[in-house]
Amino acid sequence: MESTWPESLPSSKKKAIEELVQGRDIANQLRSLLNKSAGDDNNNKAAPAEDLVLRILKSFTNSLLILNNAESDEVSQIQANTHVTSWNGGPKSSESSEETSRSTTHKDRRGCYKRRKTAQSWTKETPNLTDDGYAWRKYGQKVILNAKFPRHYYRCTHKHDQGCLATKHVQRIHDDPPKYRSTYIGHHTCRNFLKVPELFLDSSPSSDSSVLLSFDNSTITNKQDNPFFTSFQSSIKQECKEEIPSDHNDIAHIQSSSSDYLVSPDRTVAFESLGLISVLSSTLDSDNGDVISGDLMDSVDFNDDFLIDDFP
DNA sequence: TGTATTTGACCCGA
DNA sequence: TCGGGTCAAATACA
Repeated sequence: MESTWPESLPSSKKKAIEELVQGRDIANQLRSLLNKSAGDDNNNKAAPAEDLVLRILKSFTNSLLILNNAESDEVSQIQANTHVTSWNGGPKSSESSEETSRSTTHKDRRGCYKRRKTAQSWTKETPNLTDDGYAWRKYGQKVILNAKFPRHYYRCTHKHDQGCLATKHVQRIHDDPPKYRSTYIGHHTCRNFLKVPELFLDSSPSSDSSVLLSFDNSTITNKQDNPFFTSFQSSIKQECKEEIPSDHNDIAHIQSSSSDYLVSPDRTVAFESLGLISVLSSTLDSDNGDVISGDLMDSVDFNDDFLIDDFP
């Protein structure tokens, strides 16, 4: 993200961007701090680091609040290949309790569940299936009325071990050219990428903290060259191979041959691995926060290199 | 043998 | 009542 913007940009927007830039700068400081402390276990630096993190979070929160007040609908402008078509609802605090209560009764629980009414969701349409960096397990497939192709249902692999309630369904909406609509419901509460922060720190000799905090896609366009991905591959769970294309590109081959991991630089991953999503969600009004989070996350255009040509 | 996928059944919300 | 979403047994696979 650049510190310059069009004159026509509303002042509130400018202010929001300033906040984001500030967040990036603070993150840079944090990175430097952590880099210094890397290698030795000096816990006395945890306090300033924590303070910086808090400042980062505050900065993001401020920007989100500002954006929320600014009637922002720039999503369509910043979406490129992938675009969000909707983002609905807010977090339902009762979800987890519903989920646990649902799973504690007699054995044959087929069909015995409580459907989420308005869980937060957003959709994106892509010409191919993109990996989002999470481990998904397919739990269903359904033929949808008036739909040419069946809909595939996925839940987070960590639903049971970590209680992650994130689900998604993917539907092919066009055959030629292929077009897929992925609907994500809820956000991940699991921790798939425990090493992400340090991976970001190690990601590049250049000032690519922008990858994490400035929503700048420029530093991450070449995934093969970015050390982030190299190290990232070894840090996540194997189940991500779900969406590894069988006959696609070199990246897929590298990944599957080295570790069977499949990772994309998903913005959600970046945020959630730092706990930002949950923090922001708890800080903001649920609807507003979610909307803005979705906007921000889709403000980055990544190349969809991790693709699959057809459904599994 | 353990794990992932498939598939039919079932329930909820519109 | 119907369609969509989820569950879990059965099956496939590594």
